[in-house]
Amino acid sequence: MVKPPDKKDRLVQAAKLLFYRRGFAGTSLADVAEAAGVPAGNVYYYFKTKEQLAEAVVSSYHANIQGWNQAAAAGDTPQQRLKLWLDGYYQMSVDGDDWNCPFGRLLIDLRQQSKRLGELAATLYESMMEWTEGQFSRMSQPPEQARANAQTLVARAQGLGVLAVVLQDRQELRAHFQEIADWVDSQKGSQR
Amino acid sequence: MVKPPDKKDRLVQAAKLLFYRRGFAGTSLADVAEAAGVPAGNVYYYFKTKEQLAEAVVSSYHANIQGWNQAAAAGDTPQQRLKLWLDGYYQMSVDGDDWNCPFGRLLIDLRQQSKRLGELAATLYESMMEWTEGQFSRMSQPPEQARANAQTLVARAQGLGVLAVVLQDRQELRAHFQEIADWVDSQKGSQR
DNA sequence: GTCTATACCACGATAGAC
DNA sequence: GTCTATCGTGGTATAGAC
Repeated sequence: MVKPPDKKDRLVQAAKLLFYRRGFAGTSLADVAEAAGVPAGNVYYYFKTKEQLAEAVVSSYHANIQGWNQAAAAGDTPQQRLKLWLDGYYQMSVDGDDWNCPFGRLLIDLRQQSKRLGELAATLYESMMEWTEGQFSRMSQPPEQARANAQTLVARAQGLGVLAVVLQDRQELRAHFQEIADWVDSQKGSQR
Repeated sequence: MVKPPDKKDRLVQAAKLLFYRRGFAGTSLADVAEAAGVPAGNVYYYFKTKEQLAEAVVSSYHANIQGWNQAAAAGDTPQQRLKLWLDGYYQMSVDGDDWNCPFGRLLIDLRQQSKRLGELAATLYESMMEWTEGQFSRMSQPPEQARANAQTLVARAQGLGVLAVVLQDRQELRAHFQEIADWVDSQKGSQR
């Protein structure tokens, strides 16, 4: 535990990419092992089941979201921070050459696998909404309004993530994210 | 062809439900056959491959969308029609007891299966956007604006479809759809 | 046209040598 | 700790009897 052999981490990163591309059911452990440069049967030394590997992938995404929130926290006002957050979401949506929808895919895939795993994937959305809700609260919005706006923001960003797959056009997508940014700017509230 | 034995149709409907619930990769043809009340090996008489079954499922969804558009066409104004369309989307999002995201899941699943199948699934979104764009055009919006608004509308509805899975709360979801309806009402344009 | 039996392969998971 | 060999299951798809 003091010094992870980093093979475990390589497996998680490989699984993350393959689950993203081919889905949970569509990814074999042999594929994951090969992509990670680890012998096939060896996966089971680090993860007792495929589900445990999926849990590690969700944890890894949680770390991404946390780092992403921290980066957006650099903004001077809640509006600025939310727009930085949106930039991060846009970047993720157009990242790589294969367009896809990481959180949505994981949520829908893992939900079907087991109740427990599905709820775990849902916490990714909850984590995003918690942080964005905090920003709306800092605009002196009452709790219910801040919560509703956080849901709206995350849902709109998520919707664009799927639209990105259909359009596969960075320019059009950028304009749609700008539309959300304008909505954020239109939100009333005192500074910081 | 004159009189389909309806077994083929039963297979399509069963596949539609199972692909929705368990995804394409997570659904076996044996499961589909059983759900349709058809002997396992018999699937191949009607569909040469699993991919061809998926094509039939997409076609079936196209028929749904078309019927859905026609129902929404009963509205007197473009705004009314778009709000009826949104009602249809809401109904689909809360239909059944298992929350899920039919179009998104199908798109992401089939995209990974083959380029051809992925493009076919994308036509479902194009079909929705074509009809909604027509409504915005009838509000005397210029083509680019109508197109952008149609994309916004479909993306926001899609985002709520995913939010529905996370929240699993009809009331909150209804409020979010109302928010989009208000946006539709705020759209400028002459009547019909 | 309909159904049974089965070929063939890939998957998740395990046992045990090193 | 690491890797190989393999088990058992369940998948797609086919052959061929009725």
